[in-house]
Formats: sequence, structure tokens, C-alpha cells
Amino acid sequence: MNVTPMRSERVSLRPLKAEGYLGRIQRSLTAYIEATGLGVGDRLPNERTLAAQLGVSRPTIREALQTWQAMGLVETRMGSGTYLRQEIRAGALHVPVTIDPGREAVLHSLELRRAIETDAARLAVARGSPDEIERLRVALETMEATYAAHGFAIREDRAFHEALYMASGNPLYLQIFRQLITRVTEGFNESDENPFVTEPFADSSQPDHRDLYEAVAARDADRAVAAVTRILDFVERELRRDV
Amino acid sequence: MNVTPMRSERVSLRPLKAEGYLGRIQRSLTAYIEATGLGVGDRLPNERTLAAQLGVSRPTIREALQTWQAMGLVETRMGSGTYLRQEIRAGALHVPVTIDPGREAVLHSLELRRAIETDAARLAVARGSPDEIERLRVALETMEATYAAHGFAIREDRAFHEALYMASGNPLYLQIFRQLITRVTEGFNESDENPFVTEPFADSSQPDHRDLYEAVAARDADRAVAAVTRILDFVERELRRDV
DNA sequence: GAAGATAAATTGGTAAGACCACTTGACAGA
DNA sequence: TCTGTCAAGTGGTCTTACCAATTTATCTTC
Repeated sequence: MNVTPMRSERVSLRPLKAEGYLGRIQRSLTAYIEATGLGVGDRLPNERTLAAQLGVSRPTIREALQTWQAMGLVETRMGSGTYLRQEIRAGALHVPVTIDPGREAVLHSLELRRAIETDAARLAVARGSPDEIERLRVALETMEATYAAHGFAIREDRAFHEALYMASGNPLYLQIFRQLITRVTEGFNESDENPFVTEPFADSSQPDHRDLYEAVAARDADRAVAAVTRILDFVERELRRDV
Repeated sequence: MNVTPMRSERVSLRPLKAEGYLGRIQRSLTAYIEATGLGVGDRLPNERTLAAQLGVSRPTIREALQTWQAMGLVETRMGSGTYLRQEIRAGALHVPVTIDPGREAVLHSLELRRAIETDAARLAVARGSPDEIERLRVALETMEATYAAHGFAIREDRAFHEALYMASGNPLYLQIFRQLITRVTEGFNESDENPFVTEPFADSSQPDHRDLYEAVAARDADRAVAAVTRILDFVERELRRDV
């Protein structure tokens, strides 16, 4: 029989995480980055300098930076330096998600995108600020102009969808779109095989994008969701065509 | 003027990723783990052994393991060893997602959970195999039995929802639930402040769980979605009560 | 003989210094 | 003005050593 009082299963002590230097280094680095106002794309001081200033050895610094690199926060380029890839904020939580890449993963990520992007459209309609909707409009017109000029506008299309996610007010959606969906879709065959980066063909979903913007601006949730659905139907057709 | 033909912007060469030792080490380790059949919880050979067998130095091995640790694949315990925390598969893609913890993040993660769990319920209805639905039933009854015996069944509740995600056939949903939502909800205040891990109180959503199972078994999508919605309404009330 | 304290072996954590490979930008030469 | 070369800067790796935490074995003590 178990004589331990039941309550002990409901309230337990959390083990103190025996934080070594790594955690402290990362906090110091975070503070340094926030203090100096380093932004995305900027270069960090070199490893030797960091090691000297923090009073630790270079391997230790390297392990801390290695951790950040694994999280996608920084990017190291040999012979050049270490660069910020994301905004570093104190207390941010970095969670790894594991994916088995392949054709199915691309379709699964599209399923996920449907789920969150339709919800993002609903939320943007419900609580998107005028400022955010204005940014959505700018993104739309930038995309349309680029498409008219060049016949494609991949980057601008992505920016438009990101603007929609931002207008939803849920930063998790933006994170998932940027980190997960994008990477699975376009970056799952990294190394060998085809060395080309091919851009998609003509995009017949341009009118749907405008419709999506107008629906959000008019606070029409159903219309916005319908537009998103049409856009993602197009994306799915494209994917099934060449994957 | 830009004399570069437009086509060059549509097809470009991908930069060869200058893979150093780290990538190769991780591939070798992956192969080793798969060959020896090491599973979750098992201990890896110690760093000195790995370094000697792979013919690299210990700091290099440590950086590779550090990367894996940042991704949550392994856990190192000083003086004890390095242990597997997730199954290591060749070619798996590990994507980090950054979150700003806090009260809002918990609510945002619940929003995300609503989006994917309702979709998961729909998918489970549409394509859940008899075997998967049977596992959902087992999880339900285990949860009900535990709840009747102890008055709470946190772990079993989670297992039930995971069974639903598995039945959806989209492994991404399960990943996001396990890695993202769970961690944000229960583990966002890790170090300081309250050292307690408190378990929630009475769960009035038990009948809704049974309804959810029955709806999935009966292939009734609308009813399943409604049950999920009620369950998550309850979760939201709980969250708003004590967060 | 069993339980607890103590010591030794194992293992991850950190340090210091050196050398190699790659990148970059300045400089000299055409 | 352009091009090729070279040197400085920076990340990548190796070697060796020692420290700290854990685990295990041993020994003492009852």
C-alpha cells in the first residue's frame, strides 16, 4: 500500500535546474545585446573578445553560441563572424519541434497552415488594429506591383501572409509560419540532389489575396476565411504538381 | 540598368552548405544510435569514448552534443552521462520555435490549440483507423478510471488528447501539442518564483471527453468539434482562474 | 550480516594555448 | 578602372590538463 499522502502527487517541488556557465553566459550575452541595441543581421563581437570580456574560455563561449545556433538565433559564418538572425529577448523560450521531412511532411504542414491561417484571418478580422490592417494593405500592393513587373513575387507573397499573421495578434502563429511551415516547404531537401532554387510559376491566386485584404478591412470574417481557403487550395495544387 | 536576364532570378544556385565536422558527427552518431537500437532514456557512450572512436577531439564532440541538447534530443547530467530524450531518426528536421513566455503566451498557445485540435478532431473522424480509435477508447477509459479513483487524472488526460492527435494522422499536430503547447502551459516559469508544481482541481469536462470519443467513433465531425470546443472552454476557464 | 559513512572511479564542465581554413578588404599592378 | 594577390581577422579544430558532480565500491560500525 502506498502510505504517501495523496496531496504529494498534486504539489511537488520542482528540481532546481543546476545551471552552469552556459545559462549565465547566455543571459550576459542577452543583456549585452539588449544594451547595445544589436538587431537582426548585426554581427556579434568575435569569440575571443567575448571570452575575454565574460571571463570564460573560448570553448565555453562556443558552446553557448552553438546552442543559439541550434535554436536559429544566430548564424556563424566561418572566417566572417557570428550574426544575429532573430531578435534576442530576455526570458524567451525556445522549443524544438522535430519533423520527418518528405512529401508527406509538406502536405501535413499545409494542413497545419490551413488550420492556423484561417484562424489568423478570423482573428485579424476580430482584433486587427487599423495600423496592422494598413500594413497588410501595403504588403498587398507591394506584392501586386512586383508581380505585375516580374511575373512572380514569392518574397512579397510571404510578407503579405506574415502581415496577416501579425494582424492576428497571436505571435505564435507567426512563429509557426516562419519557422515551421516555411522551412518544411522549401528547405527540406538541403544538401545534395538538385542544386537549384526554383521559383514557382504564375500565381493565379493574386485576386484572392486582394479579396482577403478587403475582407479583413471590411471586418468580414466569413469572406476572409473563404479567401484564405482559396489561396491555400492554389498552394496545394502547386505542391501536388511538382513535389 | 539591370542587364541580367529575368530568368536568372527564377532559377539560382543554392550555396553549398559548408558542412564541417558537426554535421558529419551527428550523422555518424545517428547511424550509431540506429544501429545499436538505443532508445529514449538510454545512455550514450561517454564523450571521451565517442571522441576517440570518431577520431575527433572532445570539444568537437561536445559541440555536436550541445546542439542536440539545444534541440531537446539529449540531456546531459554532469557526472552521470548523456541520455537520449527523443528518438533519433536519420534525416529528421529539428526546428526551433521562439516564444515569449508569460500569461499572454499561455492564452495564445490555447488559441493555437483550439485551431489544431478542432482540426485534429475533424481529421480523426475523417481518416482515423479502427486501431487508432480503439486506442482513443482505451485512453478515455484509463482516464475515467484514474479520475474516479483519485479525483484527478492530468497525465491520463494528456494521453487521451495525444491519442486524438495520433488518430488525426498528422504527426505535426502531435509534435506541436507535445512540444509547444504543453511546455508553454505548464513549464513557462521554470527557475525562480514559485517552486511548486500544482495540479488543477476537479475536472468537470470528463463527460465531454467521452462525448468526443463517441463522436469520433460514430464519425460525426460536427459533434466531435463541439466536444473539443467545450473541453477547451473549460481549459480556458481554468487558465484564466489561476494564471 | 546489514546499514551507513567514506573513498575511489567515472563522467561531464571548464580552461589555456596553438594551429588550420575560410572570408574579407586593402593594396599593388595591369 | 579593373583585377589579382596578400595579409589580417575570424570561426573551426586539436591537445592537454584540471575541476566538479555523480556513481559505485569499499570499509567501518553497529
